[in-house]
Amino acid sequence: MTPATGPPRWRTARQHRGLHAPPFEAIQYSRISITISRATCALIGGLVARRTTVTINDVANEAGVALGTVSNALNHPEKVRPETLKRINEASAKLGYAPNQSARMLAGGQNRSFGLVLPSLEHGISLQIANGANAEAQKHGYGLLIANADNDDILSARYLTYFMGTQMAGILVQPMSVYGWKPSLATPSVPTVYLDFHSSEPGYFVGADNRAQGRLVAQHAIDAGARRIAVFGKDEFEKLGMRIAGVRDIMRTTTGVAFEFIDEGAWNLARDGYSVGYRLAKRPASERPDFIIALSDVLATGAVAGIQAAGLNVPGDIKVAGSDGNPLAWSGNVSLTTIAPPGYEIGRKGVQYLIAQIEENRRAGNAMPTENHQALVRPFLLARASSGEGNATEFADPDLDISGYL
Amino acid sequence: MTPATGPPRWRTARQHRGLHAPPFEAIQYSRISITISRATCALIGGLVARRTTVTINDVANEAGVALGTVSNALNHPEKVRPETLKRINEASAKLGYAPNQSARMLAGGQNRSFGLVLPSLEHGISLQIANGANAEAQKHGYGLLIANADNDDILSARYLTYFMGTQMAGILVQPMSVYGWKPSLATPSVPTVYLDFHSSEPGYFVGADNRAQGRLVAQHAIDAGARRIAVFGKDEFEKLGMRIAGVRDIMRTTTGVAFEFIDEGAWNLARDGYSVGYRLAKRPASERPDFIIALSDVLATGAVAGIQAAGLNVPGDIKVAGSDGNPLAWSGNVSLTTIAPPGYEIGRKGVQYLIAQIEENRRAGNAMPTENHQALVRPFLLARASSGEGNATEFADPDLDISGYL
DNA sequence: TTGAAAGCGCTAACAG
DNA sequence: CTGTTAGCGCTTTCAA
Repeated sequence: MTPATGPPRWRTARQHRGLHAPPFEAIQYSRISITISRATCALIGGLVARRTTVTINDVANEAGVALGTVSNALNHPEKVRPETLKRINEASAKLGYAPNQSARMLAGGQNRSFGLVLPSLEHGISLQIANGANAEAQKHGYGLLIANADNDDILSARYLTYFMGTQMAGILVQPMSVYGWKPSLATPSVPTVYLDFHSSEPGYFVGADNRAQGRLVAQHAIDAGARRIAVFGKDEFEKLGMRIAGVRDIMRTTTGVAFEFIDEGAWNLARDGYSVGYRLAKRPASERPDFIIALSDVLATGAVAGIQAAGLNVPGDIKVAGSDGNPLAWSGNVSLTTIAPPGYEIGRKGVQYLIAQIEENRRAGNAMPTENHQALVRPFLLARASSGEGNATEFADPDLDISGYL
Repeated sequence: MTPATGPPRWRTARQHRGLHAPPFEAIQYSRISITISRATCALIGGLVARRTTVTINDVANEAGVALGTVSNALNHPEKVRPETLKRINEASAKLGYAPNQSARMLAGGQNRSFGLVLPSLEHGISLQIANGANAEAQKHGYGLLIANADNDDILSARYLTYFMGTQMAGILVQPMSVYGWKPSLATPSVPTVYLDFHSSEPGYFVGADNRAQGRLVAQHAIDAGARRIAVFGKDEFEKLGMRIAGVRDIMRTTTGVAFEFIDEGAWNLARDGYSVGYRLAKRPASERPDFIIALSDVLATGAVAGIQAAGLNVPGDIKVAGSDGNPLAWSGNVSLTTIAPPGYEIGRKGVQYLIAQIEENRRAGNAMPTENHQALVRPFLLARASSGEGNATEFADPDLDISGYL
């Protein structure tokens, strides 16, 4: 990331002798390297095995073929006879050859990898994005390198620049905030897609459809027979605000159902959900909601505990639903109705957008995007015990295989 | 990852005209580029902004300085006058310059990034490693690029080769299995550390001290007053086996406490823990254990639910402890005594090993490791409600801030 | 297939 | 500071 300092890691013969060695010595060196590769040289050079750089030349010598043939074996194997290919493969395995990616890129190769810059690896959504992007990239034969910008705008920009500098085939970013999206990045030298982000500027953006999430949960509440619905969570957070808007969409087209909006409880502390749940449950039965929509799963989990602490039953007395499919919030003893986590789909869609741009560029030349492309990932409801679906076992999801998380 | 095919992404004037254009044209092009940079050229070239490559030369022209000065600004800013630096920074910001990392590396620069290859981003331990490594790398001014090999040995090897090919300053790998560790990688051309892995071969390895984890939990059980301790989990998994060995270490030095080992329950399914917990709780009081050590947290969570289902109280009738600090297993209604997750420390220690190797190489030349370095990360006990510590509230950890996971 | 050669963008060296 | 230059390891091209 940071500018290079100090001596280069790998010193070649030329470098050992200083840059401006007379041509004669250079020739002499290259003659030696024809018969004894530098790698071999190093192996017989002393007791301590020195780390050396194995080049395409070393492999060619070892396999007894021309440099260009090794290059072809690497890049156009169909142009090389199978037996030659075999010899080359053996030689590179023997020497432990790792093609210098820098040189390949510089010489005009294609980088078949995408870069993904995330603000954190501790947010559920970021992890989902990473996994979705990984799956989709792999499916199309691309690699994916992930950078964790650690909630730091400057670091994020540095990784972005770094990825551009490595000629990534494409870049995905989850901006920290609106401010994390620099318009300057709207003209990148590489196809770029912004994830978990909404914009009407030219470019490619993929976001969760928080409003649809709200609509889905509200419709589910009504379908579950709710007559008094309490919706809670702080309106000031954009995502939560959109979810509220979705709930209101449903409210407007529904009669005979009372809605109550409680603008409190932050969004991220289970205990806030707990106190709201407890308070609502302690109301007289006539004023008590029969369905609570928590605008985040963390709040919902707390609410379930609060309701139980107040002596009521979930879903018997009050049904509860979360809204954002946060698997880490499954800590109550009733499985939680919520929205399937959208991050995975966002990651997948992001890679699809990248590939679309790459193909478009191949067809029509490398052009900057002039239009806005905003994808919204369609949410799905996960109906579970807390809203009366399935069995309200006291041990949530006993069959859930979370081996992956061990 | 895959060999380059197809045309290069960025076509320069030379490439547009074919490789072997007469020198005259090449000179002509380079004359143009002195007055009008390629980037600028592109901006005025038409209605559609073409993606172009901004080079160090473009920046030098824009800033009105020499090429070498821009390079110095990048690599040895102390050698450049502040005002010149400012002009250069403005110019590169204006043009959106991203130094070609391939060229920098090829020309002998240092890569200040580490590569980390993980088998998954869904395992708690891998995430902890990623976060620990990231924190430590950042602290020392290094970047970290993470690759998810998706439980695929071949993919893992490809990422490893890729990282070596990009001249990473160092590489961290969490091998999938013993088989994921190729001895060939014991002679890498780049400092390498194996994480969550044990070996006595030459090289650098960092692992969790599963045996110490077992000792800690067993000692805690005894300190908590246990007289009959049941230990369960399948012995066939190496990690679990080491934890059992740790428990036996304590058993050997303890008198008056009965130990019972139940070799069943896999390791990753809460329902297995559930059935073992249920069965033990249904025993007559005289044969019932008063402390259950589950060899994984997933099992422990299930066991708590099973004990409760059998009508007993945790920790009142039976105390329970897990052994591997898996935050995703906190799904019971009693907070779980366990071991602090070791992954974070493993990641940190891995980066420290990398930096140690780099400094050693700087001092003594690049040598292969000839000795075995096996670090074991010291475990910590998290004593909580399930073993009688703290308050056995019915809502576990109400203060737990899991905002990060939203 | 071979051998030779140009050039990717940069760093580091050198003589002004 | 400038301007120039060699060379990093590779890909691609071309003529043999």
